[in-house]
Amino acid sequence: MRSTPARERLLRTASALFYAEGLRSVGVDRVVEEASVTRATFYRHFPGKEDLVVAYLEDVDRGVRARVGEPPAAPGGAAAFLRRLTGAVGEQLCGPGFRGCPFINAAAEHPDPASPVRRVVREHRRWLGSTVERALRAAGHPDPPGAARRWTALRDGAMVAGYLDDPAAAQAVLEAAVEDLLAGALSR
Amino acid sequence: MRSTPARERLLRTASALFYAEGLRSVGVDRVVEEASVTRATFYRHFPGKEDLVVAYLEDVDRGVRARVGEPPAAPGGAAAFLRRLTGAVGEQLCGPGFRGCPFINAAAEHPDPASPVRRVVREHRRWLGSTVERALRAAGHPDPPGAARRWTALRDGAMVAGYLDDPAAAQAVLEAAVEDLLAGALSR
DNA sequence: CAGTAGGTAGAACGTTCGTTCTGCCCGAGA
DNA sequence: TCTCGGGCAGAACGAACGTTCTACCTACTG
Repeated sequence: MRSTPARERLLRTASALFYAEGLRSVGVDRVVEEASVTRATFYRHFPGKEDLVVAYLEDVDRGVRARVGEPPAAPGGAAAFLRRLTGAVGEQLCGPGFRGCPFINAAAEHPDPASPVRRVVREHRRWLGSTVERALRAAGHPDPPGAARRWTALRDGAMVAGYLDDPAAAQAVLEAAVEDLLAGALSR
Repeated sequence: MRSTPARERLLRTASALFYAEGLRSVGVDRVVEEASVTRATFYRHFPGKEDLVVAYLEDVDRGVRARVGEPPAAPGGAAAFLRRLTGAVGEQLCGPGFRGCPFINAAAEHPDPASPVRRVVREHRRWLGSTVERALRAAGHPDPPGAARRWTALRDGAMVAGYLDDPAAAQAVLEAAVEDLLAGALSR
């Protein structure tokens, strides 16, 4: 009952619509119609619209975690891991249809920190931050927690600038700034 | 006809609601009721809801521009200007009811770059970026455009982290990172 | 004194929202 | 063979959305 063609179609089209147009802008009717599924089928798989939103974010979260993986323990490998991660973010900015970070955008529409949506956002950000921190520690950086926060700030800033300003410039700035950040791992 | 008590009340309550709860979440009825104004009065002052949203953002933009002012021409003054600006952002993060950058949040709900809302967002960001760039140039930084983009990335990242993560930590990271950025103005 | 702009009060418009319901069809497992 | 869950079709719900309307009152101002 977990996964079925109709549910998969629902989640895929909802993901595309939610990301491209916003959470509140996209109605159930719209999703149902574009997924070629009836309302009854939708409510058979999801208790309500919010659960679809949560499923969308969890799906993105799952995808990112799978793509990023675990940071290696070797110092050189950990540094390469961070460069690869940063490079992937930079490329994402320049991709077609980029509209910023799904989690940041979702949070903008959900003020209540206790809402299920914000919970997913929080968990995703916590995972990302701790992963980067672990990588920085493995790379031998003198201040892993501080540098991880700095990396996150640069990443979030790049996500925003990639959406609202110039993607290519945001990519260049991100990579240069992270390179400076990683220089701290060698010195000292 | 430009400014009147009712219009002022409308704009003030709308601003508070829009920022705290999001643009699409807040309906006209809600604004009208909490401003103690009738719907007829609202539509006498604003052609539609979107115009109220634009007025809200333009009001924030006006306030920020007035508070920030113009960067001084003297190198020392320009550096102090940037420190003061960064400090103000950092304090904003820790203020009660902080819910991120109004412009970033507004853009999350408005995908169409041609929309009036996105126009205001674009103009605000352009002004902020060019102001910081001018200050960096006055401060004698070797790469004003690049450093301005870096500052903006850090500022946006701090805005996001101040909303979604730890405000105090975001403030500390922002100020430390900007201090490093300004160190480039002295060297070389 | 008349005209006009801003305000209040309240009903009403058509749409869209998220959600629920009644039926009917089909294919796979007991 | 039967049953039962997944899917389809379509109507319907109440609520909220943004918007428009009529009617009357008040305070300037030319």
